[in-house]
Amino acid sequence: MTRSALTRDEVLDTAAALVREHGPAALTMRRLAAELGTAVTSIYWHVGNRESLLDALVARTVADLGTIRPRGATPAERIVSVARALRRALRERPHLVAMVHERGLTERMFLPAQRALVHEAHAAGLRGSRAAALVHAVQFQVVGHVLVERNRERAPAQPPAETDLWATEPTGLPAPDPELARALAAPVDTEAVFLVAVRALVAGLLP
Amino acid sequence: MTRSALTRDEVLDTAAALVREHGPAALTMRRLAAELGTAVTSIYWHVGNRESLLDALVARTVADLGTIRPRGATPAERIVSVARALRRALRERPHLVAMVHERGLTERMFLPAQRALVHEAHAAGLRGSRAAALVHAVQFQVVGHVLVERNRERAPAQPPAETDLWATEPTGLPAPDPELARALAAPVDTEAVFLVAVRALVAGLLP
DNA sequence: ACCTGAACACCGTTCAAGT
DNA sequence: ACCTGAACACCGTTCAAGT
Repeated sequence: MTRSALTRDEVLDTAAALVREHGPAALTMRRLAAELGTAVTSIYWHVGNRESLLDALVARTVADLGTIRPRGATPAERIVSVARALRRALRERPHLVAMVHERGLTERMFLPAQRALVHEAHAAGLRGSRAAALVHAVQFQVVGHVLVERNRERAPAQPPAETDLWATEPTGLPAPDPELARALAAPVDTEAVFLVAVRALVAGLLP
Repeated sequence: MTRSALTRDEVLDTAAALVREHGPAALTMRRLAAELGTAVTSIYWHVGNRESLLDALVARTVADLGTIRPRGATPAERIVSVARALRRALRERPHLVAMVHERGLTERMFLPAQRALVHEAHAAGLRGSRAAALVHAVQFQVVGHVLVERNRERAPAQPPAETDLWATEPTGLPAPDPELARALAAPVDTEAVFLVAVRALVAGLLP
């Protein structure tokens, strides 16, 4: 039994599935060929080479992040809702987002959300460069936060643990209050940090 | 003429130089061996394997980021100065910082700066979980910003350019003012975005 | 137009053998 | 204790040859 004709879309689908299920390292040309049931070299006819294949996958991911719909009564709430929606969308595609990041296209991916932010900044009464500043600040904030967050999740157990570091004081600094020490030693609630930061940023930049 | 005995430090030095000058992709065991003038397999005796070698390089980078000295009259100024100093330190080691990030140790690298931030938050009158919130928010902000910034610098020319996207309006959204459109189309002054965001964040979280 | 296998120049790693 | 070359199982890519 011979397989039906290979198509570029089929190659991309299978490659995306491979990345989603086994991570980017599993996406080798030989493994992809095995998965497709074709010779390795057939893939080259359809997608050029590995580099172009990754480019195409990344372009797909960017396209997948559809329009962001702001929710809430006030402009501040609506801006925060855009930030939260974007964070969630990014977190649902960890491997692919990492690939987008590696290829320097993180900002391109952010464009639909940027449109929504422009709209809200305008509605809030911000004009010109002050509006642009808000848009860029939120953009950097959200993307940066997601990158840091992903980083934390992959982090190995890190000796010395933060707990130890804050239990023994370095010379020259006054001991922080016990509650602060406890708060710093506990695992970080990244969602809470995200909300606190976005709200403070928006409050600081809206008129 | 035979070379002097190989040491672990010599391996790490040469590996670091390779990464600094030619990027992480240039760090292969075979090339490293050629650079050192030894057999490939000798390296394994000193550093175990490639993974451990990268771990050691990353640990070095983390150690290199020494103590951060806050400057300025008010707590807000001093916190902002810590953020700026950290951003500069990270930007001076782009390849190695990327490796730290890939290995999930970005936060570990941030620890000296975190101590300084705790000190300043305390001096500003923040206590307990509110102080911890400020520290974490600034930490995520700075690291995230640097990651996004690095990403921008590597970004290829991205058709469609932002200029085109903001020139033609999508249906349903009111046209933003011309100055805003110009500000969004122009290349982003990332340093300015950084300062605006950090200042707004700190202002929003200090008492 | 599409697919193939053979071949090339690379990888990281293991291991038995040397000194 | 330290170093070596040979060998293994992988890579991505090219290319002449098939249909």
